[in-house]
Amino acid sequence: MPELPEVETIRRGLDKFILHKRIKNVTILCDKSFRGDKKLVVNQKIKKIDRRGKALLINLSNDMWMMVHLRMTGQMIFEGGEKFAAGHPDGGFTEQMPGRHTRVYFDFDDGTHLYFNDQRKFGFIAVMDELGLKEDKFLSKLGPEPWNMSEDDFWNMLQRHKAAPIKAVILDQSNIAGVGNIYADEGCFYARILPWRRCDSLDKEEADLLLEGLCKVMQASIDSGGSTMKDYVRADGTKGSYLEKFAQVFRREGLECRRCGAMIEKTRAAGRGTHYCKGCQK
DNA sequence: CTAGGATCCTGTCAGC
DNA sequence: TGCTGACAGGATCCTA
Repeated sequence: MPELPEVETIRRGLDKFILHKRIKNVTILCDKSFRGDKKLVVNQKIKKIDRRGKALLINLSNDMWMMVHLRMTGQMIFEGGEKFAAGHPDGGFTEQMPGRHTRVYFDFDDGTHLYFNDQRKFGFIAVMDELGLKEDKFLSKLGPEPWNMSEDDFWNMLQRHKAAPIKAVILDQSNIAGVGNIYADEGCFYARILPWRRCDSLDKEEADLLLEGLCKVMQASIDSGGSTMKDYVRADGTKGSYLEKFAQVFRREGLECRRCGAMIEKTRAAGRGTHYCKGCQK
């Protein structure tokens, strides 16, 4: 679930809570969740935290990097006086850490901790140097951040995928970075287009609106703390607000469309569960 | 080059 | 209650 806004929420949280802390120890509870040599991480300070698309990039004082990808079910949880947790929304947020789904955790020298939880083990943390980061298969193919794309860039990108369904194209990270299933559906709703339409069936106006929609829904989500962010202070399970407050179609099947009153439906498109309004998406 | 399907893994939920 | 199959918000690898 973690898409661009959720990962950006984590980035901001970590910026607040772990910047400049020194890693005292790394515990790997699941081998496949941690790639590379943990010795390169131990005793290093957190120098900088960046993000590209859905990837979190943590720079260490020895100039190594940890790339974190949460995939479907990853979460990052910081504990130490205050608590910060974001990512996949399941009960793991409130469990005692390390929990059932904790795969890797870091102890900092001030006694605080950072946990990487991941129910399905699709996510990972990878240690690499600057060159490795540059040549990383995922990162090097990654498309632009949505807000760095001009309307013409987006239009030209669509032209390269004539017959493909629009949703499949915006979900492909090499075309545009950070869009996942939630924001793909929300963006299509914003632009009033059905997600399975062929790229070459969109006119320029619809394409412009789609790019605008993707940027707007993701920005709104970042501004509200991501769709799944929990609380900063206590582990009371307070829910993030994006889905409840802003989602127009995602997980609203059977409910009324807030724009036209028709019933939101769910189907399958581009191999994914897809939510749309039959009334106002054409 | 693009497009579609299987796959990694665990958990949950609907239906019988 | 227990079993089974479908499905879950991602990305990759393989085939056509």
